[in-house]
Parts: sequence; structure tokens; C-alpha cells
Amino acid sequence: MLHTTDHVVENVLRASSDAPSHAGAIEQIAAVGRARLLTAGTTVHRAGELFRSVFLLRSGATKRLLIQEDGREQILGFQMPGDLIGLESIHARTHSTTVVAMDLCSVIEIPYDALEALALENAEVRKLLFQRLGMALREEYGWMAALGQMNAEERVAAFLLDLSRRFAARGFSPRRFMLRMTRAEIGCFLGLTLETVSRVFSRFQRSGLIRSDRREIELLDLNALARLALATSAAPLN
Amino acid sequence: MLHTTDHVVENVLRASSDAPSHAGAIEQIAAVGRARLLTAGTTVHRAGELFRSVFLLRSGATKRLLIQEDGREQILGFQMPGDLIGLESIHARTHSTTVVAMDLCSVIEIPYDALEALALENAEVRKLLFQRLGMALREEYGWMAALGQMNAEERVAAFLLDLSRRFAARGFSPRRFMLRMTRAEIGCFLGLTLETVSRVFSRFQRSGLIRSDRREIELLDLNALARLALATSAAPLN
DNA sequence: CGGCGTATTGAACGCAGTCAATAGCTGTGG
DNA sequence: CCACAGCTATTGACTGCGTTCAATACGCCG
Repeated sequence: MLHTTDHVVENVLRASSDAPSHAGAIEQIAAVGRARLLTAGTTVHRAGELFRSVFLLRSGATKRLLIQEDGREQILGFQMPGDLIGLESIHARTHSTTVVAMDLCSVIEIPYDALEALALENAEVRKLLFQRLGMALREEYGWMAALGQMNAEERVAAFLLDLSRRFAARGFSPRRFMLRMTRAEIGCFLGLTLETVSRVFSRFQRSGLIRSDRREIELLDLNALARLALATSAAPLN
Repeated sequence: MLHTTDHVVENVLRASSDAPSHAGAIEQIAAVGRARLLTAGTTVHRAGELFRSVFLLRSGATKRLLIQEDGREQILGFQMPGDLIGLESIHARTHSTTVVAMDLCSVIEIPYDALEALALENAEVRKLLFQRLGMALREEYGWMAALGQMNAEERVAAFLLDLSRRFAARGFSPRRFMLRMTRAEIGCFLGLTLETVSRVFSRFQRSGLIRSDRREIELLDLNALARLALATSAAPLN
């Protein structure tokens, strides 16, 4: 009941992603791949590994991270069903980031050769690949602005609204959802500590902006949150 | 003598960029475009504008920025000769960022139609477009990690090393170069204030890491700087 | 029940921001 | 030629937001 994963599996086919593209192309891509099941904690791909495949996330949730030599790590984003994983390494030799399954994930591995062959004959697929790459870059720009300019409350608001928007794009409620990640992971993504994230959640709850009970979140005042997170990341320009 | 722009014009043909691609493809792309000259302060493209063209920077320097509704702005990166501008908006309706010339810039405007036609018949060009997009995304990941995890000194060190690496890739000295941007712009890029940037420069100079005289920078101890900026942004993994 | 991971909350500290004063460089006009 | 304005950079003093350290509570699963 509380798990959204199963629903996602059913919904991903019609609301494959927030990409402004036809579902057709993504299904054609999926058709040339092979399904894999990943348990929580296993990697989709790892930094330094040779690039061989792109992955389509069908169900579950993953996080992308960059691990520094000194051990510090930065979470670069969270992926949802319908997202393509590893696209940024196309025509590079190796992966530069690591993507880890946060729970049981169903992915479709699309070997690079098959993807290129498909892209060669299919204009829709070519278009989708560029769209997704460009979209990822534009989203990253938004988060860079968030980390560069916003204070803790604004970052958390932008984060919640981003999740809301992405859930909505997949046919789920934009007001009520389950967080798949810990406070520490949210902090690691937003450049904050887990304590600060927790404090902001509490503050938001006291001011009536959200209702938060551990991983369960309800956004009570989307407008107020949006006012806090004026940043572009929450409301993409394109 | 102190201006590097002229030299860049001569050098761009053989060291077109830090992209791991043949110069051939970039020249073929340039061939289908039309040269334009932009004075300092004018825009290459503006957020919200319809996407029509990609631009190849031939000489000069530009900055990409995201302007929030509340007026705050974040600099997302600085472009150097050989860089492609606007690629992230391919197959999107509009541009989401603004790119501004920081001095006299020579760019080649490549209309989208011409670029697509070229990409259709030329595998090298297709490959280059994916490489550049992926590279931009991976660099952005590095800067996101910098803003999320690094303190002021580490960020400035990473910034200087990134410039150094990019100048070197274009055939210039990696140890001695001119900054094209003000302290305020560096700060805006790194999520710091201009005062903090200035203080870090002074501290680096006192510790013998750099020699800095207004816009002129000499990196005296690249190793020490690299130790500060362990982050991936300065030393790409791929 | 007890142990472990996760979350909340408090108190004190410190890094970077803010405010402010000064200096230096550049170009302009008297 | 110097005076002056405007922009850029440097440096100091103080403040404050978010971190750090620490204690406690909560939930889940053996």
C-alpha cells in the first residue's frame, strides 16, 4: 500500500518520463535491451568501468554519485522509472560516476552497439537521446544554481518540488509521496548535513508547509514552497 | 602582448578543444555555419529564446548564466575557443540559459537544420555532438560536487586548475595566464562572494601557491593546488 | 527484548557572508 | 597635464547560517 514501486511498474509505460518525447522511442530502445534485476546497494555502473551499455530504469530508484579520492561523496541526482542511466558516457571510454540501486530495481540494459544501430535507422530515437542528454544538462544547471545561491530552506523546498514534479509526470500525486532516500542522502545531494535537512523539515512542518513523518511527505502549501524555491531547477524554463 | 585572444585564433585550428575528438568534425561543422562578431556584453543566446542555432566559439571568452526570477544570477561556466555553445538545447524548444560575450568574440553560427543534415550523413559529427554533450554533463557533475562539498580554498584551487588544464589543451601555458573574468564573476561561479575569492587569492599568494597581480595569474605550485582540489572536476576521470 | 540504523533536537563553534573603508587602475574631460 | 569618476580589488571587523558534537528518541527486524 505504501510502496509505490509496483504502481510505477504499471505506470511507466504511459508516463515514461518527464521528457517531452513520445513513449514510442523509449519502448523501441527497451526492445533491443535485456532486463536485469538489481537488489538494493548493487551498482548499475561504476566510475572507471568501461562504458558498454545504457540502462533504462523500469522500477525502483537509484542514486548517481561521485566519490572523491579523499572519500567524500556527492550525490548528483536520483533516478526514477523511465530515466535513462549512463547516457552521459556515450562515446567516452569509461563511466565517470557510479549509479547505485536504492531498492530493488528492474532495469533494461541496452548494449551500446544495439543503441547505436537503432539510433542510426530511427530518427525518433536519435531525437530522444539528444533530448534526454540536454535535459539532464539543463537540470544540472538548475542544481548548480541551487548549490551556488540558495540557503538551506530554499534548497530543501526546491528538492521537494522537484520530486513532486517528477512524481506528477509519472502519474502519481504531486502532494503526497514517499521519500526513497535518507536525510543524509538528501543532505549529500543538496550540499547540506543531515541535521540541517532534518531541521528544515521540522521548521517547514511547524509553519504548515508540509506534513512529514519519517519518509512520508505531504506538501501542504505548494505555492509557499515554490515561492521559497524561485530557482529554475524546480520550474524548468523549457 | 598580454592579450591571448589573437593567439587563440591561430591555435584553435589544431587544438580545437579538450574534447577527445578529431579536429576534422569540428571543422566540418564550422564549414556549414556563418561567422559573427560579438562585442563584449552582447549575448550569444538568451534564456527563453527559441533555439535555432548552435555556436562555435572561435576567439574570445563567454560566460553562461542562469538568472533567477528574484534577480540572483549564477554563472554556470566559462567558454573558451573551440567550445560549442547551445548544444544542450538541441531538440528543446527554447534556450534555458543565457550566454554573454565577455570580450570581443568571434563565433560561428551553425543553424540547427544544417547541423542536423550534417550529422545525418557524417558519423564523426554525430559522435562529436554526443561527446561534447556528455563531456559538458560530466564537467557539470564535477562542479556540483565542488559546490556541494568543497570549502572556499578548495573551490578556488579547483577553478584555477580547471583553467590551467583548458589553457594547456589549447596550447597555452598551464602555469601562467590571464583571467578573463572579475573576482565577482569567479565568486558567482563558485558560489562564493568576491571578497572571499580575493582573500583566498591573497592567502594562496602568501603561501607561495600562486603569484597573482589583478587579472594575471601564475600557478607556482600545481601539486599543492591539486592536493587542495582533490575533486574530480579538476582531474576528469575519463 | 535488544541492537542497529535513522531521525530529531540542542548547544557551541567556525567559515564564509556582510558591511565598510581604502587603494589602484583606466579612461575622460577640463 | 592633472582632476575626477567609475570600476575592480584588497583588507578589516563583525555577524550569522549551517556545521559539528552530542544526547535522545523512534522503528524495524533479528
